[in-house]
Amino acid sequence: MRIVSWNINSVRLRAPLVEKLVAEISPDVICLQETKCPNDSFPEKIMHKLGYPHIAKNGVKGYHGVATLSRVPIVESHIVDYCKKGDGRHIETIFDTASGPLSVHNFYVPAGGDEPDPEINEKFAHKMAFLAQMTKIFKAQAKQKTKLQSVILGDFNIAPGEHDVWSSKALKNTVSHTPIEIEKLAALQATLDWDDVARRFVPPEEKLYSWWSYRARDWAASNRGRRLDHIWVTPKLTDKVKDYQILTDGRGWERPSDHAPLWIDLDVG
DNA sequence: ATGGTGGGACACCCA
Repeated sequence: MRIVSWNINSVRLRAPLVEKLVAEISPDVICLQETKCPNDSFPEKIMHKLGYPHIAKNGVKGYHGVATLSRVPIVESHIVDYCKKGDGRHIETIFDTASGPLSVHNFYVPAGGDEPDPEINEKFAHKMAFLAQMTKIFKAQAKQKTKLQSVILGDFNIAPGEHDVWSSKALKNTVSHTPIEIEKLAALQATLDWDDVARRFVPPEEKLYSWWSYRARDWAASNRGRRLDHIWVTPKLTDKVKDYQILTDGRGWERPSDHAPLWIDLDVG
């Protein structure tokens, strides 16, 4: 099962790029973030035509919004309204596999504004509270962690490692790479011993990015990226992950998102 | 130290 995570930055504007994604890597499940689209105007027919008859979505007008598209049936879907703001930042889909149920949590974590201080910046406070609630919810599943087949993925808006950013020194006080965010992300990761798939396929000392700002003359030449997007799996799935890749080419498509799609191949029968 | 470029909705928010 090939599972993609992609912050598409408007699903209506970039529906043609989903077609390109499908042509290039043919995913079974596509998890989108920043759909910026209410549920009733989601381009369902286009996605059906591309081979994704099963769609679970949590969209609101204008901002954020997530959706999960699938070739195979979605057995259940659940939404948690994190921080009770009515945002579209989470949707869980559950699939039947030969080795049991598989849960895929699709997240769009708040970006957090510019100032990394929750006292003066409401957006940063929201980001901290959102991460705390995620941690609480997954901690509650810790007793079953050896049995769970779960994937958590999406735009976490945090690049934790030294080589997940172009310059750890330059960005140490920049939201997405501050010590407090890195600490909160580590606490979330510890809840179920989530495995950061990327760093088993790409050595930690190698630079790895999933996002490049629009505000560069030439994103590829300057290459000042950050790894804000993640795919983590529970320990039971670790050995079933057969491949991982960031489709960097996607950042260079016509009228691109500022995030590249990334994917895993999961051998779940 | 600053400002650069893109979304969506409707004059400015968000990334």
